[in-house]
Amino acid sequence: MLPSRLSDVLSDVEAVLRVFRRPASDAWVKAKHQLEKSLRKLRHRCKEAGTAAVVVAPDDDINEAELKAGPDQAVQVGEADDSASECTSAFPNQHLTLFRKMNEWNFLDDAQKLERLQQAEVATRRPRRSLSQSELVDIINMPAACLAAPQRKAMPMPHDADVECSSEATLAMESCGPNLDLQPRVRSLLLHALHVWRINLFDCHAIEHVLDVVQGQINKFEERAGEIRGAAAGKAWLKIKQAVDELMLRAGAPSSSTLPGEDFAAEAQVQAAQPLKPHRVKPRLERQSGIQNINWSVGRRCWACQYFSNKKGMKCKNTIHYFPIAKFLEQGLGDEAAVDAALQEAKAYREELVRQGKLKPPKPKVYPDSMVRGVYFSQGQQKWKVQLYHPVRRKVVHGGYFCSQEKAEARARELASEFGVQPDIKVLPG
DNA sequence: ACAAGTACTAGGTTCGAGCT
DNA sequence: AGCTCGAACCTAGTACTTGT
Repeated sequence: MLPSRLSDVLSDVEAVLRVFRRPASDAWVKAKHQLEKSLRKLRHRCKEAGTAAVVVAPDDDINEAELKAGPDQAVQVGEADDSASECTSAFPNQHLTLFRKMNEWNFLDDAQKLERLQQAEVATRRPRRSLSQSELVDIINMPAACLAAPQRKAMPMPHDADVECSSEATLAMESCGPNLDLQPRVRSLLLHALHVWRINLFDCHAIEHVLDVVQGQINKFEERAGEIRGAAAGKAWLKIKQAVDELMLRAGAPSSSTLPGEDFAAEAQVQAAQPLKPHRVKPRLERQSGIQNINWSVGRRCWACQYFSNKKGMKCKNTIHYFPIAKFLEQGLGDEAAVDAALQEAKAYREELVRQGKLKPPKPKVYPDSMVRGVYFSQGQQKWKVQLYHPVRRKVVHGGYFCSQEKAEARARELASEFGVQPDIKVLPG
């Protein structure tokens, strides 16, 4: 879709292959052959895409569009192509579809872009069970196609400096254009759609092309500028990275299982044979308040403060109060700002409950705590204890005692990896 | 009709107690 | 010391009710 840039890249690759003389090992030879194969496929795909594309733009327009959509996307799609095509024969045209979406997006005006985004947002808010895999693939392709690559955080600019948007500009791409709110919404939409994908347990191979592209953007940023959390909108990018990594892990998992581990396949078979409900690996939410009793409600797009009145002799009563972000969005706040504002409301409500004695204040920690799931400090033993819930066996597995917190955390991560769950961080009581 | 609120449930997480 | 168990708590999903 980007002929001038693509031809540059292709000739670079060819030049590298030509000067490739003495392979150091079999691995090098293999890598070379794979690269040549990728190149052939890429050329072929470009021809195919060129004839299939609905919109053909003059070079100038393409260059401008390329700048808007993120300069590296087309290349990354190409890079992703080969690896994906090996294992995703069931989804042969996914890259082509993404190309088309990118192309379409680049020639929309702001109003049309906004309209498309809104349509996709509405679609992802439907009850998740009513969304089919193919519908969600279509939705995910959209933000993936228009997602601008991560940029470095804005730095204070000298007053007399000419403010200009360049590829290495210190300003985030989205803040240059007139549509200030577009990229945050794109990121939010992508994140939400990936979350729905994950909880619906859809086949990750169907979106592997998108995962490749997004991961490529993140990796490129991290190689160039350090951790993604340091990028503009770093929080959002970090969440996207975590979501992509998890889905990639699933896509790479053997057979149809989502959980790696040496004995998992056998256990999964046993599980499948049992009349159990399909197991849901409880994922970390796309947002976390960090405060007990306050959690994010994905479907409702709001914070929920939920508490239990558990008096003796009385039936346990669960009360939930919601703090939707919708009203803050109506006030003109951006997505993230609206989420923060709603969270402040929820916090205030929780404090009121504490005053009324309905909720206890957050427990102060009197002993050391680890941020890694499954790592606890055993007061009795005065050691770090590792125990993690096994999602297949459905019971807690003991991982041993350790004198050092680091060793315990390493063991917890190892166990988590064996179980196929993310060794992600605990929620800090606020 | 739709959104927001309530009630309830299943099951995951944490952590202390107690057994071997 | 290592391990298992179980209580308490928490999270997330869903069905139903109520309000606009």
